[in-house]
Amino acid sequence: MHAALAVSPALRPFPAVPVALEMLAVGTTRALSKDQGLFCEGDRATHFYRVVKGTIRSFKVLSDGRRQIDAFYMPGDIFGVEASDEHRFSAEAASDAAVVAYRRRSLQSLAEADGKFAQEVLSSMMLALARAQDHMLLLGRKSALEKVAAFLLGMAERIGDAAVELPMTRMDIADHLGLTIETVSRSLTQLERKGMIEIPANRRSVALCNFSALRRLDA
Amino acid sequence: MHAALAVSPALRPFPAVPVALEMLAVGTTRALSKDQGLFCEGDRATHFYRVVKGTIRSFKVLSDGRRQIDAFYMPGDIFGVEASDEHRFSAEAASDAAVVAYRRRSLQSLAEADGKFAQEVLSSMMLALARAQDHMLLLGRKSALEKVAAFLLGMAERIGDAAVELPMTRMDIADHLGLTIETVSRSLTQLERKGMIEIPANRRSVALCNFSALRRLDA
DNA sequence: CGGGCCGTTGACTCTTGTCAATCGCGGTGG
DNA sequence: CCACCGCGATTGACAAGAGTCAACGGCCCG
Repeated sequence: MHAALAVSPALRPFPAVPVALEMLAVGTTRALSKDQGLFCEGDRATHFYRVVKGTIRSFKVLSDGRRQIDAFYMPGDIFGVEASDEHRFSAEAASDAAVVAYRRRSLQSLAEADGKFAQEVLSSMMLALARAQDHMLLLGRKSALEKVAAFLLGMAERIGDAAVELPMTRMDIADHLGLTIETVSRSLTQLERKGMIEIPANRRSVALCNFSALRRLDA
Repeated sequence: MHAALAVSPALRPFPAVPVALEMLAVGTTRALSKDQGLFCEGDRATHFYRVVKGTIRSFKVLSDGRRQIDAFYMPGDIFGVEASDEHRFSAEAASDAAVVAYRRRSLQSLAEADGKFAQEVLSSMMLALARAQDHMLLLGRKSALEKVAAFLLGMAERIGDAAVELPMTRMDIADHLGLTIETVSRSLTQLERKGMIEIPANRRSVALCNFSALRRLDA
């Protein structure tokens, strides 16, 4: 599904930093072009990652090809931390992207290493869990329109702007929300007709016009 | 929604244990009758918990009452660990149950405390995340029949027996799988007609007869 | 023995999925 | 610079899976 990871020897720009911290905080940067795979479900988890640029999608697929995108990771987000030595989902670039790869630590050593970075890794796990719980509510109990409204609000919040550049395709959005591309498209059209959003001609960005109405839909 | 937590002074049976470990490992036991609440979404997270007996459901509700049960916790499981000082979901006893309550530690102190118990808490978070990711695939991409089959297989695996005593109602199952009670019931009937399961007269237990057929459905 | 609650079943509705056609942006090559 | 082309997105018509509403069944408990 993707080329084997060829990690070049890490540069060590801070030789004075204590070893434990250095091992954690220094990683190698890797550029990814759109749709390029980073790792697959079942791969040995030799590294975990932080997004530097672009968007990463993490997902699982059923034997017949149905796909569920767990999350989109954006600059600053940490992902790919595993308890076992195998990745439990696949990760690909949803757009041109760049990540920093950190050598995997055992949970044991992560817990023992103090320092800001270890804290950050733990926090990122808690954040992933919190988002997963919110997303289960969305997947299990919200209508198509509510799902799309919630997705747009979430993206706007993460980007910090009412004008959202969507870094992923309709197919990605559909597989994240548990819908089909047709239903995503129809829901967007419906929101636009109601005046809650505006979609420019290129169809790649969305401007949120009426936050309170969207929030009301988000239930 | 539930009475305030009245935690009695903890018994200290191991006065020789170092303080850091003792603080983590000693808790107070609390009995819960069926449907009794333990904490609500938004409550201050003063404690986290380990199930001793019975089953706990953790869930979120939308403003109009739609409910999504994230997970069922069973004996040995740890739940209610939060990054912030607020619980992000509610927890109630799905059956008569008992839990041990541990005083909340900050992520910081959890990371710094070494020892088996801190490891266990971290592992439980990773397990919750892994289960949440699997469950998102189920909620987003599986049919009703596949959902019920997966649920039964999961319960059988956790219990370690093909004869599963279901500690929760059809309503709980429905709210866990993103279905209605009617659809859960119809799916169970369908599985029974196909000879994959047997349901005794009391309707509270399920015997799995054909694991490979159920696994095939699980996709 | 009676009643309530949980679960099951049936008839019908409706949201969402499926299949198919068309649109139109954006890149390519003349 | 302009025409062509490919792919992602949109739209429409129809099908199907799951939800809704309602009635009934049968444990279980008083």
